[in-house]
Amino acid sequence: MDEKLGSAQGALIQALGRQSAFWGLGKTAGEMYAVLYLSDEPLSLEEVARSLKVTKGNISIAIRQLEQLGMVKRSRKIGDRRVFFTAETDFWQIAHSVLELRHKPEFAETFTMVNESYKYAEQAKPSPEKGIAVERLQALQEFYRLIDGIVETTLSMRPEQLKRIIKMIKIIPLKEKGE
Amino acid sequence: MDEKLGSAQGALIQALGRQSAFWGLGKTAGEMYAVLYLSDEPLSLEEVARSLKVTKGNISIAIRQLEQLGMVKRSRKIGDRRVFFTAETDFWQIAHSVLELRHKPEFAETFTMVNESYKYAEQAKPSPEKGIAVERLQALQEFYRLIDGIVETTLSMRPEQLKRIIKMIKIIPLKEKGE
DNA sequence: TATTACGTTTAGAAGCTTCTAAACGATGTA
DNA sequence: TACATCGTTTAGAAGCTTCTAAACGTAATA
Repeated sequence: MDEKLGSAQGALIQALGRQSAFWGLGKTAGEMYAVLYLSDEPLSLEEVARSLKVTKGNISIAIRQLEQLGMVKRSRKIGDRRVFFTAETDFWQIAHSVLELRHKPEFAETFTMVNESYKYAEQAKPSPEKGIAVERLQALQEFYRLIDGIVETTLSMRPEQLKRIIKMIKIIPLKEKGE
Repeated sequence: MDEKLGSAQGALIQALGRQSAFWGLGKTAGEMYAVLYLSDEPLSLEEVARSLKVTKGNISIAIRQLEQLGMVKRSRKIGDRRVFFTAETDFWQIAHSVLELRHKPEFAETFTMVNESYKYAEQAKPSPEKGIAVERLQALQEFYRLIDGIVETTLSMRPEQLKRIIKMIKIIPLKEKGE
């Protein structure tokens, strides 16, 4: 491989490995994606393993995560028993499925528990503590709904539409700061 | 403490501990915040430690994180050597500082490395591989800029303004799906 | 000054995650 | 059927994170 391309690959492996770990996907998953993302042709499991200097077993497990998130596609060549992998390049779609499959269930679970907490608080016998608890749990629920609204709305748009909206918002003076 | 309030607290501790871990803050930090969030008065370090059945040292370290993120305020009472803690209840402000202090530096670092990767790829000698690499690294850079724009714009608004925008977007038919 | 009551730091234990090496299973080929 | 070549699974090693217990530093009080 071209030396400069090798450096480019190295830098991207570092970059995406880091991001991937940050988002809770594990470093290897991001590194694998980086390798596939820069390849002009599908790579076999062993090729990926060799690029990253890790074992096949390691790749086998990590790649499943990536497939489940729609970040990697599996393909085959006729007359070849090996399995080949390709990076999904549509980041918007990836964002969709990551939020849908990883973040949404986590949020839903938490939201359920907050609701439960709220129900308990309501049943407590009157006291200043109860007052504070009920009030704050309501505020928390509302915040969750706001976040959910933002994410849902954002994902309902295509990137081009979003860019337009962002431009619009930047232009609008937003005078009403002291609401 | 009222039994129901105890249950409410337990549920919230679970909920926020979970979320906190999910966002990379560590379980204890979220649990501490939950305890403070439901309290109608500032709590001492030892009271928090007792509520969660962990050691003081543990709390001492975790609370520093929360302070740095602006999620908890420290206060004192005259004639009392103890330090008391209060939960910041403005989630919007918390979102701001968490994104600013935790996510932004991480993104900036990654973005720098992606740029570096791009520069290397440009310097490679012409080949199909190079073509793919340059093209894709550009796409990745653009995606990063989009995400950054979304976050910056979102944070530049007050929650009320955001809600209005979200409502607007939901009403607009967005016919142009096949762009 | 000695004592007490607090928060902080630190060394090490416990637990969890992630990796490797090797066995295993399955599938295509002679 | 026997063999070779893959991907997958698994038991255990290594490394990292997070917790505890205890020592330590500090500031107020007598």
